[in-house]
Amino acid sequence: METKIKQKRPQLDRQAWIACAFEVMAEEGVAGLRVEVLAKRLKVTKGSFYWHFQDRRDLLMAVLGEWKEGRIRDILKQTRAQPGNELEQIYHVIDVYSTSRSRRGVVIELAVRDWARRDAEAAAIVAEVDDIRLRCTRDLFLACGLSQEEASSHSMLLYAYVFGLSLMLYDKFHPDIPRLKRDIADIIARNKRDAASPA
Amino acid sequence: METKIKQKRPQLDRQAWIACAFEVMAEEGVAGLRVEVLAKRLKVTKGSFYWHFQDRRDLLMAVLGEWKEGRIRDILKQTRAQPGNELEQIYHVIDVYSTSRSRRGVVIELAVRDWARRDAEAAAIVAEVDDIRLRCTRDLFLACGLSQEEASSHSMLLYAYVFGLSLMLYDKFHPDIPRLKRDIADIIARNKRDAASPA
DNA sequence: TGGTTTGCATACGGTAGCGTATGGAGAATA
DNA sequence: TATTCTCCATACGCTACCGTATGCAAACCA
Repeated sequence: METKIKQKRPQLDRQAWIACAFEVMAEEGVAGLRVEVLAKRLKVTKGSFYWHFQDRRDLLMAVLGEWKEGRIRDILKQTRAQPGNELEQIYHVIDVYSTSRSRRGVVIELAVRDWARRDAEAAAIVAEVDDIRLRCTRDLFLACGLSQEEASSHSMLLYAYVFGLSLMLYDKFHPDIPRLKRDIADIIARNKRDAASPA
Repeated sequence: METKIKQKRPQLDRQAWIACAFEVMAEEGVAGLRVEVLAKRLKVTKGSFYWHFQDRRDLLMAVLGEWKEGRIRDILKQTRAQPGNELEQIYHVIDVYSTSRSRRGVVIELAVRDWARRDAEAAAIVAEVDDIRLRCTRDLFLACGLSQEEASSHSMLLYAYVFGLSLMLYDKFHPDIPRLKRDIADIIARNKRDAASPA
């Protein structure tokens, strides 16, 4: 019988390290993603790290791959609309990606894009994700009756807006931010209509 | 008579270090802003650096101050319009800040904002700059006849768009990017009008 | 012309981080 | 029970930084 408490910590796998890496990246960016920092968080030494990963870059690439898959899954989910509900879905997408909701996801997004600015492989992944996202919402706009050109520009505007918003510090600018965001969503989403719903 | 070429390099001052810091920041971000890296670029040792600056943070704060002043000067310049020319000026602002033109400025902007995400002083400066910028273009929209609320939302959309654009990698998405950008500028700038100029 | 100041060089101690080498305990296997 | 395999600890060398302490030459000053 073992009265001695054997804190048998579950052994780590790559997945645990990757999950921890996302945490650190959200807080410190890719630059803060250090092997020994992760090890300390996971309460092991880097001996463990170099067992599961070839080197630091190996981890980074794994993080990148995971990010890509998650983002693609997410955009497909967020833009899947019942026929006829496309406009509603557009508003939903704008709302979901408009920062405040999942601060964590936004911060990781920014970290990855910052990374992509100086790393070719990261840039390739981001380009791929952007392309898919842009097509997804473009298709929604198309279903709403916009032309190819209109749908493309509205789609691009949508994404540039939500990402740009996450870069800005606008607290002082306007007393009623939710209202502001609704108005902007109307500008992006509406198809040449006048402001329809005053309610 | 001195036949010997005395490469009497001009002595450095804070300004030279700050200028170099902007260069490095554009390439590597704030994280890459290391004292000894700057020294190597300026072909001196860090002995010089610590003569002109208290420490690394002293330089960072100087960079921040310079950035703020430059950005404020720039936005005031770009949004100064002849009465009646406000709409034209709005298109001008969108065009100027739409990335491709001054890649360098955009990259520095992103670096500063990335920095602001983890540094309170940087965040305060960015918030200040954002506030001024938002007011500047809001005033242009107001002069175009929009209501307070409309002008605010259009102004916010304008900035979020241009910053967001600089985060995206959209090369594959559309065959005619200039056209795309023009269309988006129309969406942001136009005051409820139909697409006016088909030419 | 000697003294002072300016602007930088050199040298040092210290930390953080990468990657390697090797050892070792515990589980799995035979 | 002996062996092997897994997973991690420990210890090491190396580089890149930060900041400090002095040294030192040229410019300035008296």
